[in-house]
Amino acid sequence: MREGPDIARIASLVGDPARANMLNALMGGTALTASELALEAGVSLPTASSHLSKLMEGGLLTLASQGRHRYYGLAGPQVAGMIEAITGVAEAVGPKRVRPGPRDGAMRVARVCYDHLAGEQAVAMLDRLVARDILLRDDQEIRLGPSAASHFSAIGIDVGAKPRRPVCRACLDWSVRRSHLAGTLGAAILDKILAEKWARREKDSRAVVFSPPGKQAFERVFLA
Amino acid sequence: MREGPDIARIASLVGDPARANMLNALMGGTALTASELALEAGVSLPTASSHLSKLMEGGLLTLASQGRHRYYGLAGPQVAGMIEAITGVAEAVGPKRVRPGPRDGAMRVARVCYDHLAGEQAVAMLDRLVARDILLRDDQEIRLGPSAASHFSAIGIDVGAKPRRPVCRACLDWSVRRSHLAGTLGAAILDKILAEKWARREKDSRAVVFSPPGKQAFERVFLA
DNA sequence: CGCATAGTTCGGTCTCCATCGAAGCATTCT
DNA sequence: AGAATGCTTCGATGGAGACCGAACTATGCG
Repeated sequence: MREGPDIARIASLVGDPARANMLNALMGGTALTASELALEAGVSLPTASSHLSKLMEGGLLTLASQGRHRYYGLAGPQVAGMIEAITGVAEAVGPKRVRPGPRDGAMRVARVCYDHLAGEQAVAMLDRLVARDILLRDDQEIRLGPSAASHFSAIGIDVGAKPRRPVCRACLDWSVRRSHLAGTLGAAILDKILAEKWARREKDSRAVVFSPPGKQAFERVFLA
Repeated sequence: MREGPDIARIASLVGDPARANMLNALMGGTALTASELALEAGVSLPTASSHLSKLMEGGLLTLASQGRHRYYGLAGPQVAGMIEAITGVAEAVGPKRVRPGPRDGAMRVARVCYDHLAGEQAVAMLDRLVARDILLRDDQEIRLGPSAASHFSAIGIDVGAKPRRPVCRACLDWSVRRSHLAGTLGAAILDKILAEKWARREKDSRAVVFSPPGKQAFERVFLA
């Protein structure tokens, strides 16, 4: 019988299938309304609402009210990281699907992780940016290198304005088991990729699929 | 309604207080018997046994039978990492204890994480070993540097024999939010620390407390 | 062989909580 | 103001599972 942080409380919040589906959906990064989440989880609206208030009370979600809409989102990167960790274990011990579906492979290559890009592409990108000294890495902490400002502004990303939230952060990838780039810069890069239509988001999935020319453009800019 | 790895199943295993206590106890690294775990969790033996078989079925534990004793242990570093991640969130969102107890501080300084050392001391150690090029770090992957063999054999740790399991691994520390050293080398160093009596394990806790001379010795060897 | 210890299985009880329909509140549109 | 939409609260129901005592199995000891 020990005290310490109440891990059972947090885990049991994730431990209900309906709530797990909601959290999974929110891993897509965009905040969703209660009705969307109800649909996602396959439960009625009242049930979803009850789950959402529990998740709120547990501190796993944030709420942004806009008019008559109420948008729920993940509370932060730490929560996203925890879900990735659980996903990793579930993946490892779970029933090995004999033939991984095509979407499964797409998820490994590139997917949305909270608000930034994850998967093989994202890991390769961070490696390359560090190798070129555009970013300076010190364990979990990532700082901007001297050439970062000019490099990113050339492609329309402003790293000058320093928001409170760290610009860069390392985030552990559950499929590759190596870090990729999170933080506002990671988010900005994902925005860029989608805005330029280099890639599109798979419907109802976290997968991100690059078009052939989009992939070339991405590699030219980030993997050169 | 999505498919994917069944994260609710895994999370709900951790989500029961009795099972969470058991897992927490096993984070100490040593395998324990069913009766010890029952005591730890504060439940009767039959109840504990039922929980243990669920955890086994879920793939979170391994079992080693020795005579009439059956030792349960964590299934691997990935499971340990997941529990650390959940602990981190619970710590962050949980009710902030007004005055953190003394043991709480000790846990931050040094504690056992599965089979190796974690906490400020451990993070500092890895930083220093990398700075001295004794270990070479590449994201989550850590390799031995040229001087590693001689450095470690001088203090009685053999890094020559290459077991299947990686010698070194980075492991994210929930209190410091930076990596520390895991893998067989991390485990060997913890063994060394305890064998030399530089530190002792706090009873019924993961905390590791250094004696004043022990701390000096540790710093001389690893933080020089 | 009997006895003791370690552990699992069984059967039954009880509590918790996920679920939904119906009703209530709030915001926006007309 | 009135209607419509988005969401929460209430109340009732049902099912899952955590729990324990007792019986059962297995290993070790004298």
